[in-house]
Amino acid sequence: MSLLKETKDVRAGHGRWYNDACGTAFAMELLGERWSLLVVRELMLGARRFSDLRASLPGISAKVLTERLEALERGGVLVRRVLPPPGRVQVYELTAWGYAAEPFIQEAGRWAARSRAHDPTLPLSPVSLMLSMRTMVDPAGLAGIAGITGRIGFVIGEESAGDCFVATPAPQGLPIVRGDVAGADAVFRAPRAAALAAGFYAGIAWDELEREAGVTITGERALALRYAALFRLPEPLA
Amino acid sequence: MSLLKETKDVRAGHGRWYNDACGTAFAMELLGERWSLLVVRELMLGARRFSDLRASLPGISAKVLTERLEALERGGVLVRRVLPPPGRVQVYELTAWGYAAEPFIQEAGRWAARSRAHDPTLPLSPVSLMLSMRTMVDPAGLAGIAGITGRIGFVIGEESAGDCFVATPAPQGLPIVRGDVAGADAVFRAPRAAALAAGFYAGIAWDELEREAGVTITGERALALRYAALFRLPEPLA
DNA sequence: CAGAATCCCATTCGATACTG
DNA sequence: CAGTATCGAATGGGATTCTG
Repeated sequence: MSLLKETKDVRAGHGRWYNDACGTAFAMELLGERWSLLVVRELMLGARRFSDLRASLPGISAKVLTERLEALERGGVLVRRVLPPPGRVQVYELTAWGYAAEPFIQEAGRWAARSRAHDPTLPLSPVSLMLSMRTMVDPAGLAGIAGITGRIGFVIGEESAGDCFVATPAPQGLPIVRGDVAGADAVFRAPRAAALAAGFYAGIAWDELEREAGVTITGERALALRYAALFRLPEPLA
Repeated sequence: MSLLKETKDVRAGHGRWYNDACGTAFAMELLGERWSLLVVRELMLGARRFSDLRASLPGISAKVLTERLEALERGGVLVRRVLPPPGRVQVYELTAWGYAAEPFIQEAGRWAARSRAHDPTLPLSPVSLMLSMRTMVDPAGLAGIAGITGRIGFVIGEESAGDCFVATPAPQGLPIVRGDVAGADAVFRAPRAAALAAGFYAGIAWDELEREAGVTITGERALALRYAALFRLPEPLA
């Protein structure tokens, strides 16, 4: 009985639930509500504050964000945490199970990228761009870089604003973490994520982006360009 | 301009859209609406009729099913088709791109299965059960059966009602198709899919299910039991 | 800044009844 | 069988206000 109650509480996020043992149904109960999966996506590269999330999800209202965070916390996908002093600010952070949703998010992106209706020119959040690299990196290309490891930095928007990441391509995978780009061997900078997406995925020449979209590439330029060539969009499917 | 209009039409399924180039957002626009992904799931093993879908999705109303089918058709996920005579009935069938959503559905299930809140005792549609096999089959186990191929049949509910499938395990994968079980080497039969799920995933002994849940196993029993041992639920994650 | 609380309208849901 | 039509109830989400 207590188990049943527990289950009902977890699923009470949006009142209605499918009565279905299928995992797909359960996942959609937790993540299928409007905005929910995008909130999880924004947390996928580390804890964020309420206002960070709001800024990364243009169009979401404070009320809806509050509701989604509550439902995801009840569902065990994320936890609220107060950063140790100094700081003391409250952040939201995925649980281990929440982080395990990355393959699900990746398959969503991989599937959508094969549609002709998908419009890649829309705005893009910094986290979206970084996650898309993990999804779209060519494994064969990664395997081929054995021995030429380098740390690639990314700064999107104002450097002080905090959207800085470091990617460390390796044959085994492509770890990406938030962090200082000071130690990186090459750094991409852009005012908006979409400018970098144009170079990685739309095939726009990097020197054109540097002239017209505010992109800058510093450090080992050859390494940066080799990195940028690792990504490939899948073929569209009728 | 015509391309822009096209895009807007496709996305008009439920009026609101994220303004986000991220594929995850686009996928959720098309599949994230309540019931949508479950409709796609039910079509994943072949075309179905309106009333089949309604019967497989307890709780969905005719209105909502109609709306979802319209939106999915506009989105290019499925098409309506009229079967050639005799028959002449109308069915819904996934497009090639719709079928490509299977990995997405699988990752949803794989993720949900790692939650402690997931309740596997709820009812299950026949298609859900068959798809779960493709998701949960142990690749190492499949590789180990090289040379012992056999065709495994499944009949769920009344044989005449049509929920019959044949699985052909092979080292390369586990194809599952709707079809006559007459040529199968072993056949599982059960009044409801959940009875078989109890054997595959909850570890309930098959002879107990045969005595108490209406399950029958015909043909090569040893083959059937070897097949049933190929499946493993992932570890729950905190 | 990080939400909680209210208000309020548009949308959506599900049930039922109806139809070619 | 394959939907359409209608309707009341529930929900959703934007805007605004308030608080510590």
